[in-house]
Amino acid sequence: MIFPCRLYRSNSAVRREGLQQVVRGNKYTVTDRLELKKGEKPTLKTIARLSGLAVPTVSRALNDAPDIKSATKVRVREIAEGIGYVPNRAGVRLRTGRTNVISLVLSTQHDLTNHTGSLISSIAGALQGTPFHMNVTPYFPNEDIMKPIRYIVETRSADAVILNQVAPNDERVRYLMDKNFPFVTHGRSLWCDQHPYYDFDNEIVGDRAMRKLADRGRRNILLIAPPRDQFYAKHTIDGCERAAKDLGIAITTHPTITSDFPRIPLTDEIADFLQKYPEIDGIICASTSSAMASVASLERIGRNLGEDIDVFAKEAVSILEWFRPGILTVFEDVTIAGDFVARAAMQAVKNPDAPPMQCLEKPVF
Amino acid sequence: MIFPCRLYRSNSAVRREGLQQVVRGNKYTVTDRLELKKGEKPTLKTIARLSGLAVPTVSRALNDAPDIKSATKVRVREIAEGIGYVPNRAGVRLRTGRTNVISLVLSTQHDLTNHTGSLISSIAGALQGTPFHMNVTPYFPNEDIMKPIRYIVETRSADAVILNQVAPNDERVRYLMDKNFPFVTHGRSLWCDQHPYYDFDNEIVGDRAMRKLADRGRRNILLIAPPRDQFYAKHTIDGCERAAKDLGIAITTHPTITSDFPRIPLTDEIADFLQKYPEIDGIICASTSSAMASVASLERIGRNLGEDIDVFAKEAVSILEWFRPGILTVFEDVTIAGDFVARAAMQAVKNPDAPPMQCLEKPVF
DNA sequence: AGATGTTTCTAAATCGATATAGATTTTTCT
DNA sequence: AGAAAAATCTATATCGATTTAGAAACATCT
Repeated sequence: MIFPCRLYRSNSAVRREGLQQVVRGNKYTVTDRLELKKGEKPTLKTIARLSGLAVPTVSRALNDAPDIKSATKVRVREIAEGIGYVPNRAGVRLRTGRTNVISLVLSTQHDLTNHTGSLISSIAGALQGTPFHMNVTPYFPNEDIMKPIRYIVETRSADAVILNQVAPNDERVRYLMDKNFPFVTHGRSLWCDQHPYYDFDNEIVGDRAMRKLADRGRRNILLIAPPRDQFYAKHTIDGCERAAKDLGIAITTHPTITSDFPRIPLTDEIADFLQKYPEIDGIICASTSSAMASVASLERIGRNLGEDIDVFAKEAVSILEWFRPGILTVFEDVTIAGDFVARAAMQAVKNPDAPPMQCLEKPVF
Repeated sequence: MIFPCRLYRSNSAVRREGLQQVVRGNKYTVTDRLELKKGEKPTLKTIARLSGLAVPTVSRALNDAPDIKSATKVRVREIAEGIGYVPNRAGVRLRTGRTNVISLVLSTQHDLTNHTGSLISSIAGALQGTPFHMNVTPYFPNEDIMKPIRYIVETRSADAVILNQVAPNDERVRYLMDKNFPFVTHGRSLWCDQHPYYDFDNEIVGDRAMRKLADRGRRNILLIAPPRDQFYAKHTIDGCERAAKDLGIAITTHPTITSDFPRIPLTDEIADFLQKYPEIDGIICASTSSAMASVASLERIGRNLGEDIDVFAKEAVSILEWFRPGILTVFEDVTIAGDFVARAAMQAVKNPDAPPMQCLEKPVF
């Protein structure tokens, strides 16, 4: 049946007869309604055809809009369920600007242990069953730290970002707050009271490390601290120094190397330091690899772990107890962090006015 | 100026006068052309306005279509460059179905060392400067291995997937080949001659491990093999057994444990095995953690590494040399794998008819 | 019955890109 | 010069969703 333009019948009228109307040029063709769909993926249009409703009605029904009869909502949802409808992400994104993507912006430090992997897995786990996907945007040591952030914000390629290795006065944090773009940090910034974050309380780590060493009679401690540009370096150092004052023992932060250095310089420098200052009887390490290097260097110069010197380390993967018996450790569970930052990111997207989710995790000894 | 429908002037005519025409209802409004853009993000429309060309012309110019004058292409590209145009991914995706996303489907094995992190970084590195983004879709031990794959294919949420931990008769590979969906495997399948893959030649690893141990006078070797469902387990075992026959020495694959087991059962079982079969004088380990467990177990039962027994291991992160001196190792550089699979995935997307990129990497001793 | 108000739905426009078909312009040929 | 062919560009429809404004259906009141 072909009707010229004038004979156009309202869609609702046509549909009531169980038919379907198609516009082609200025002609309206009324065809039989297809009760079943072919082997192609269902869209709102499919549901509209099957239900006899208009596409926007279907959309609003699925989004639980207040102006749709609840009987209609039920019917639409049943059809959607029945044919396995999944919203097209490109369509939603184009129209609304929402990407349903959370982007994890990571430095590509070639770390020894798999805590990056754990972080990624746990974030993905938290995102399971939600409409959110996870995108990983690594940045490389030689490139501008702002580049990936600016890219994401300017192209709106994610709804929120998750950052790690946060500096106190972090340029990325400033930028994101300024742009009012949702984000979560793994680690605190100077303005962390105003944004979502998860952090492990490294001040307590430092404090308790000192006390453990003091309990074992150690009086002159060397700290292999995290890189100074990251805020948790300050937290760790503060914790150690406060405890040192409290306990009346000595603490020295190694002046040149940090816990993220590669194996060779770490081992060499620590060995040198121990030989120059033989009174050192305890080492606190902010990472697994610096702990291994510490042990290697004291073995090199003939000191005895657990006897004339102790090593304390924070680790995110339990490996040091395999390495040598007697290393003192505290475990930082990165999967908790991943789960938290993922949920905080979703919260920041869905509910931007709610107070930001924040967690300062107490280490368990 | 407002013109009724009849007085509509062709866009080219209007533009030639340096004006711009807007359709509103059935009225056409001709306004002054904006020479400069405001503070919002540029689209093809912006370039069209600034250049006086039609939107499709701009699109085709940027895509280097053959029917656009090269002078026009230059002009359009200059404007695009000048205003910092970046194509809207949702627009492209909706229209073309191309997502410019490559999805890495990973198992969330809680691995000790950071080779997953290295893989992710190196893939990201290879994707830098291309239009492709990387998406990570982990799957969990308790869930259907096909679920993420089916999701990606059915919703077309990526242009290609990268798989690891490939089984000989891998269901995912079968499905993807059947659907003709671009993919790359890290590891071989039974049909790997027909699809892109990267694999480390574990047959050679097994062979050379045996020879190294034989060189050191070892005659009874225990193999802690990878999990049997993965193809590289067979390659490793084959390599060892072939060399064993060749060299006239004995090889036993541990019957119950595999190289991915957790620390405790690994250590216990290996210690038991060594006590039951004291003639064992060499162990080949397919992973870092099984090598550590092997060392721990022989220390527990009083055997001496490097003296009455040797341990050979494959590792993706150099850590065993820190662990104990004397462990024999071969290094598998995961970053090469990541770079290769990323390029192979892009190739599979952009040039589906070209022969698949394949690499069987020879280990370096 | 007619006016008024509510509830529920629909039409049309839109987001940004591209494919298709068709319209100009320019070049070539007779 | 005029016709035919080639080169270059434009108009329109489209992908799948949502927003807006307005229409239809139904209920309530006088």
